Amino acid sequence: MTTNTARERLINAAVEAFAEKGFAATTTRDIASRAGMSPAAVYVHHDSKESLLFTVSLDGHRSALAVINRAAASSSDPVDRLRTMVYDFSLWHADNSRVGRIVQYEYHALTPEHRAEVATLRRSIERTMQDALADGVDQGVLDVTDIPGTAFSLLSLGVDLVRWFEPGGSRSGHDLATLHADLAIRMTAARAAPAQPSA
Amino acid sequence: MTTNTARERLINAAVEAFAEKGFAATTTRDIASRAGMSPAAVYVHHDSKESLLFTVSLDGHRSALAVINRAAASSSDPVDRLRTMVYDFSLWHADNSRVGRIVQYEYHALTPEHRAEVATLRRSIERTMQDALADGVDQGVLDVTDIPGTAFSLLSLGVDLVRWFEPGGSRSGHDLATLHADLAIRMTAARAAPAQPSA
DNA sequence: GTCTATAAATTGATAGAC
DNA sequence: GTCTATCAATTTATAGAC
Repeated sequence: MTTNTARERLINAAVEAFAEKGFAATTTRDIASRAGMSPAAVYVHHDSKESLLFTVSLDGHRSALAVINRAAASSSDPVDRLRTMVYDFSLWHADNSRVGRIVQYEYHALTPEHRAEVATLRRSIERTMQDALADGVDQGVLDVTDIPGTAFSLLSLGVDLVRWFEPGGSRSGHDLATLHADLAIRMTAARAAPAQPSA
Repeated sequence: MTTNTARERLINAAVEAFAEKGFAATTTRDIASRAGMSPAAVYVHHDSKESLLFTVSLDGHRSALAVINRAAASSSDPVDRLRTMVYDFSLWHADNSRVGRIVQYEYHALTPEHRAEVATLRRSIERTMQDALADGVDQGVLDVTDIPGTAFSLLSLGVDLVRWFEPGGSRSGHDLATLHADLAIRMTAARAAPAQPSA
């Protein structure tokens, strides 16, 4: 049984509303109504509309970071590792498209302090992807000239899913994540023989 | 000399404000103030805040569609053509990142009628990219299994630029567009010899 | 912890003078 | 075509009863 406290019901309602209409267009009345409560009840459990956004955004960032960190540790082979990282990151955005939309599109609606806090998590995600590419280049199995740019591009595939992905649509998250992982390998794999004993 | 009518000044002010704060968080007072006019002056030149958004969004969609259509007609070689399409589409998003942000992120803020009107332009962009991939596959120089998914992924590279790109930043639009075009070729090019006389 | 009621500020849009 | 002034509705958030 999920406990489902009033606080959690409000967070779930906020996720729905923010993802559907955006933070600025969402009213606290709307959130309260979706949670089956009066407008005043929101403020018993949360300080403000923005603090509700911060709760959702911070948790979402942590979740995405955990997924990509776990994938980065899943294999010692750089190609397998990269495939898993891109697959898992894209799948996370498909499986969590509403939270993902809030994470990616409502970043600017956070207070400067809260924005700075999630910014460190964002940089950590980017660094994890860059490190994975750099390691593959060092081992001679990946061919990537522009590591920061390519890392960003690989992440973009997953991030951009939240702009249009709807659960129950014509394409599954698994299909899209598999496609992205395949494209990622084609984008980065070394062409020639990966392990040649001598020059 | 740019004519710069009051109507145009208001549109430029709206582009700045919508891109910076989002449509819902932008007030008509903010737009008027950026254009150096009183709040009431907005309604002499535009029907509503939403009609201002529609003007910006429709023009932006038309511009992006024109760019990719022109690129699609630039060469008869599928590889050159694809390179140009991805380069131009990404460069457009870098060079027009504020309008691009409004095009991509404020779609849901349009009225249903206005949304339907720009939706046809969006579909046209996607179809142009899909057709280019299909033609390359037919000619045996591109190897693409999932044409709709790959087309979307190629467009995502450009679209996702508007989420973070700032003019004057550390990377130029040309650099990013070149990177995206290179990645696009690696994602789609046939591996083996493209023109073999016999099996 | 929930509610009703409401404060205090801000919003999109309009009226009417010049 | 621009302004000042303002309307009417809506907003976030709070007060106080239960």
